[in-house]
Amino acid sequence: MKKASIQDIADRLGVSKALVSFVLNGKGKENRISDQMIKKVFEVARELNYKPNQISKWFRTGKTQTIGLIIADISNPFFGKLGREIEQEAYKSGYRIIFSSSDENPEKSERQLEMLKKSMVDGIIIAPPPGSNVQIENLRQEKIPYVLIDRYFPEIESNYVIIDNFTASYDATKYLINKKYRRIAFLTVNDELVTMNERTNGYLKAIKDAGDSYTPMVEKLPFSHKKAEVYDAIKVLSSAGDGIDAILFSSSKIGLMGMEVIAELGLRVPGDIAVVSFDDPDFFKVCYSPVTAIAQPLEDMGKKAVQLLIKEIESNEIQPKSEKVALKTKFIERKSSG
Amino acid sequence: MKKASIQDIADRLGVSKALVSFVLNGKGKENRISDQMIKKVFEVARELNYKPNQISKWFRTGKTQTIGLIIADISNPFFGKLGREIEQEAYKSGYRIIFSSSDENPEKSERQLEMLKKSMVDGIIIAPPPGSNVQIENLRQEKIPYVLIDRYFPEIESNYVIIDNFTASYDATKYLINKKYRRIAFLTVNDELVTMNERTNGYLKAIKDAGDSYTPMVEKLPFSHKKAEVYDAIKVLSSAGDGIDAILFSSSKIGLMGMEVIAELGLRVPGDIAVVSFDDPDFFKVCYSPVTAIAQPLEDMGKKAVQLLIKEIESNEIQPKSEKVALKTKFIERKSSG
DNA sequence: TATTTTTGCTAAACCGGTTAAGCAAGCTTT
DNA sequence: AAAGCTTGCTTAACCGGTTTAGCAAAAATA
Repeated sequence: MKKASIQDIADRLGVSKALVSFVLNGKGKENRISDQMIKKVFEVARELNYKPNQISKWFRTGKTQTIGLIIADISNPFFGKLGREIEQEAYKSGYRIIFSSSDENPEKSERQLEMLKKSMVDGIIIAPPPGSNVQIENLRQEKIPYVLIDRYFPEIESNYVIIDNFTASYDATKYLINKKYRRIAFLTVNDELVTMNERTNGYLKAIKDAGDSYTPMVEKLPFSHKKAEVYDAIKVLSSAGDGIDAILFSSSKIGLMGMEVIAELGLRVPGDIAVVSFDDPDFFKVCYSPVTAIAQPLEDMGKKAVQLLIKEIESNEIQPKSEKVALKTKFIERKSSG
Repeated sequence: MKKASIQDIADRLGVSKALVSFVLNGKGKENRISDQMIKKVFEVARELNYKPNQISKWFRTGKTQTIGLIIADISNPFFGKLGREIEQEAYKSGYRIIFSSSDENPEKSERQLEMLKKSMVDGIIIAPPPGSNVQIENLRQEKIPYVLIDRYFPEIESNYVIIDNFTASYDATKYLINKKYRRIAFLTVNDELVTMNERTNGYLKAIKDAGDSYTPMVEKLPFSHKKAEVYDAIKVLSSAGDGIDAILFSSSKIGLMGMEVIAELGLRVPGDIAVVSFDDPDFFKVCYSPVTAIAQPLEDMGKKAVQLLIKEIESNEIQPKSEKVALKTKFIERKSSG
């Protein structure tokens, strides 16, 4: 027994399928269908267990009520939480989420964007990996609704939702300075994303503002995210000159590896090295030394991104708006910087 | 300028759209289209920047090359990693993933199943929450291809991919016994899922096999996953009778909360309490006492689930098969059970 | 030369809805 | 009594592809 279509209902009642369509879309009244007929249509629809075929609806309207999401890696707690918020907010407005992980690789994100375009998503939320500028510029020119999240490209007019990275980084460094740490290092990844640059700049500014007795010490890791690289970086920092007494990690992924490495080196936290890290995954609380964190407002970020996107999808304006949202972070002091 | 359709190409060349469709689907030869014409069609297609409208293709074929995924929570590292593997494996076969999080709530999963059915996904991978038996039975009767993951219902013939929970739990308990721990507690959630029952049974059997000097101590938490409940449970266990010297946690979520609570109670691990936990999230390695873990083969689970599902989607058999896959876990010894 | 086969292409149905336009019958107005 | 309005419905185009059946002309065969 196949699925019932509108035609089946129409045949059963000896009416046209237009009538059935009107009734089932609640437009019976405005199309002057009689009350008895409306009742009968609903009866037969239930009887035949009628379920509308969404695809044909999409086909007609060109809309799929689906949003594509590209993030670095859904199994990374930062993106997992963000994805969760995005899913929830989208669901409220009747949108579904197709997700894919780019691993910060522009070739992957390009393939995934192609895939999403073919999938006829109504819009895209993307944390653009370094080197994906052209892809985003294309999105803009193709007038596909999109919102950037966590990063943006200053040269491309876009909707985006980020945090105020400069201030967050500046304040965290300032905090360590006030705590009387003197040799404060900053461990980050070597990429051309504004997000990370801003964090570096915030750190550098705070060190500079603190006076001549402070030396900026920045280590940029390759983007590969290997633990061995973190190991080497920390080794280099610890042994050079007067060594270090505090580290600011620019992401939870680096922070996690950093905490592992520090433990392996037999150093105590905060005794030998104080630690502050961007992001606040659950495990920072149960780390051997609970990690002081710069927590991002993931709920707000996710919600805002979805709201911006849906606004753009559902607006009929020719010129896409570009709203820029920068949210505040929350500083959570724990033992690691004690 | 709108998007070019097959008709536009046909018009430009003064041929029928059937011809264009044949050529673009690589069926030119078998439909005896001349070589020059094939060449011309491709030329014009490029010229007009033709992109096929997927929706109409779906509409015709009734397939969307999309898989629906329902797990408890994508921001939980266990499901995040699993989701990642599923995404990757599906992508290889040209399938997309729509995901949603049920929070172990059967009402939510029911709504999400409805949503996915309406979304015309070709099949569904689901970690069914407790109480969702009827929903799964419906899936079966509606002949929608699906694969259960992480749990299953013995009474419903289904494809599923799980781990050998009984053995994993038995072996872990045995390990603690061999390590000379005497008062070994098992902390789990109160639900009717086989997965958790098997873990309990494995624990109980090991305790029983160990002889009369061992007492089974099982605490079942409500499913709400509140930290306060974990706190109470551990308090109760520690203060009753001779107290406890080891805990086996039945999931990483409980394990994480357990480690927090133990720290808050000022107990040392493994000095006061040894700990072993199911699952192996990244942070177990950097916990204040790195946690001995029962790691699940998430990569194999994800891959297998996708393979089973796609096999079922793409087979034309009337009677769906039900393949049952139980994978082995990997025991990773760390300091917490030293 | 008459018939069959091959070649190269077209026509049109089809998937399942949505929606603008229109029509006949009955009722109201002038 | 003619004209207009209302009611309750139908017709058919449309979205953009896929696919079956078939046709005319050219080539091959009897």
